[in-house]
This record gives sequence, C-alpha cells and structure tokens, in this order.
Amino acid sequence: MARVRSGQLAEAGGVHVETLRYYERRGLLESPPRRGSGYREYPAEAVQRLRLIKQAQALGFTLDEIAELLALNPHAAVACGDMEDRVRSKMAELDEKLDALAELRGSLERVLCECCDGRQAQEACPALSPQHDPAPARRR
Amino acid sequence: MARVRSGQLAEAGGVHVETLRYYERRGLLESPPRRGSGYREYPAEAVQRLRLIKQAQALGFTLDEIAELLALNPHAAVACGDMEDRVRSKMAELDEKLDALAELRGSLERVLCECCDGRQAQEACPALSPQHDPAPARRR
DNA sequence: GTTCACCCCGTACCCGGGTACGGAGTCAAG
DNA sequence: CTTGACTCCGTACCCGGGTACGGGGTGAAC
Repeated sequence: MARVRSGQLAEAGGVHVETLRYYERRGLLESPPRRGSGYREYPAEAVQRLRLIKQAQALGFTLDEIAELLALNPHAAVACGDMEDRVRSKMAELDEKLDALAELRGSLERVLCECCDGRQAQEACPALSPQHDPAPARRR
Repeated sequence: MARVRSGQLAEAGGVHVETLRYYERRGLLESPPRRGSGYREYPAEAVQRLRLIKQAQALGFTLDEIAELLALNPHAAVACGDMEDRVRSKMAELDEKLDALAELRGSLERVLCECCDGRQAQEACPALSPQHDPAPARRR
C-alpha cells in the first residue's frame, strides 16, 4: 500500500472522503500528487499524518492550531529551536487544560459527596437548588 | 436587588443580553414574569441559575444536557439518584479526557528530550519527519 | 417634555467543523 | 464494452453556540 486513493485513506483514518478534501482546503493535508485522471494518490505517510490530526483534535486542538503545528515542517528542516518553543507553549496550554479539568472533576465529586451521600435517591437534590454554589472555578 | 432586568442579569452573569434570550428560547432559563411594558423581571435566583449554567458549560456539558439537567427540576425536587448518575457519567468522560491529555503531554515532552537535547537550535528537527510516530494513543 | 440608556422582537448572520448533493469522468472485472 | 464502484468538483446545507441589526417602545432624570 505505497500509494493510496482517497477512499482508502479515508477509511484508514476513520473519516469521510469529503473530510479529506476539507482538510486539504484547510491546509492540514498537503495536496497529494494526481494521476492523469485527476485522482489523488496519497503517499503512505498520509495515513500517519491523518491519525496525528485526529489525535490532536481529540485532545482539543482546533484545526487551525493543528495546521500551524504541521505547517512548521511539511517535510524537511525546521530548526529545533522553533519546534522546541512551540512544543513548550503547547505543553503549557495542556497543563492549564489539565488543571481546569481536574478541578472540575473535583467539584463534581464534591457535589456528589455533599449532596447525595446518605440521602434517599428520591429526595430532592440540593445540588440543584438555586442557592447552592458548588465550587466557583478559580479565576483565570 | 430582588428583581433584576435583563441588562443587570446579563452583567451579573458575564453574558450578553441576547444570550439570555437565547437561553430562554433553548429552555435553559425559564421565561420570567414581565412588567406591563413587556420588560422581563428576573427573580434574584436567576443569577445563581445563570452561573450554574455557565459553570456546567465550562465543565463540558452541552446546552442541551444542561437544559435537561435543569428541566429535571425547575425549582424543587430532583431525585438525588438521577443527579448522581449523570454526574458520575460526566466524571467518567472527564477522566478520559484527562488521560488523553496527560498522554499527549507526555509525548510532547518525550519529543523534546529525544529530539532537541544537545542539538543545535538550527538543526533540522527530527520530531517532525513523517516517519516519526510520537506515541500512538492507547486504543480506546 | 425631551433626552438617553435601556428594553422589546424578529430575523439574519458568524464561526468551527464538517456533510450532502448532483452531474460528470475513471477504471477494473466480467 | 458495459457495469458498478470509485473519484472529481463546486456549492449548499447542517449543527452548536451564540452575536448583530434595526425599528420601535419605556422610563428616570434633567
């Protein structure tokens, strides 16, 4: 499977063919070479790249961010320094998201403990009463 | 501040007036009583409710989910059991996101170590070559 | 009694991230 | 050499979550 057609790539990536075209327009996938007929012929690496995109996306990166990351280096030389900076700042963002998420998780947990422990399942749930102010997210 | 107008509520909740109307249409805020003029007069609790909405949203609930949660109980009894189930499943979702994020963070970190340590900043960065497959997400 | 901020409503628009549609060309198998 | 699956392209549409616009009413202060 050295060269793949749209349909195959799409399937490998768990994505619709139109989505590939869409990613191409958005600059996430570079335009592959075409056969005489106009059919796209993707190199095998496109599969990796597509997976990378989906992975990044699942983690909350926007398509623009992903494009930017990938655009750093389509193939060849990107200075390590550049890469390092971007990766570090992305990591910092991730750290923030992690914190925020962990915090929210914690506050949900508190809601459960404070509210539902030892109560009858049918009783009114105090967590939803208008006065209840569970755990205001830390200002950011 | 027993009864508040749209503008005041909006400000208190850090939200635009139109957003209030939008939430009302979506069933997130119940239609408040009106003065003779047609002006909305929100009860003071609306502020809490609005904050609750924004908080839930920040936690990754969609507006529909929030509406559903709130619809359970406009004011009084929501069975604790109901609430508990929903909160638990939301927590599980958050846990998954946390894992994935942590994993990505780790793989970025590895990229930095493997790739950039002891290299000249201007050198081509191997982390971005197509063959490089940083850390395939654990199957889920 | 006019000014000026505030509110009403409906409708239309924006962004992100795709999905669907339809007419036409391609290609491998039978 | 026809069939059926696949591909091309452009354009239009969908959803979620709002935001903007414009014409008109309200109301407190001066």
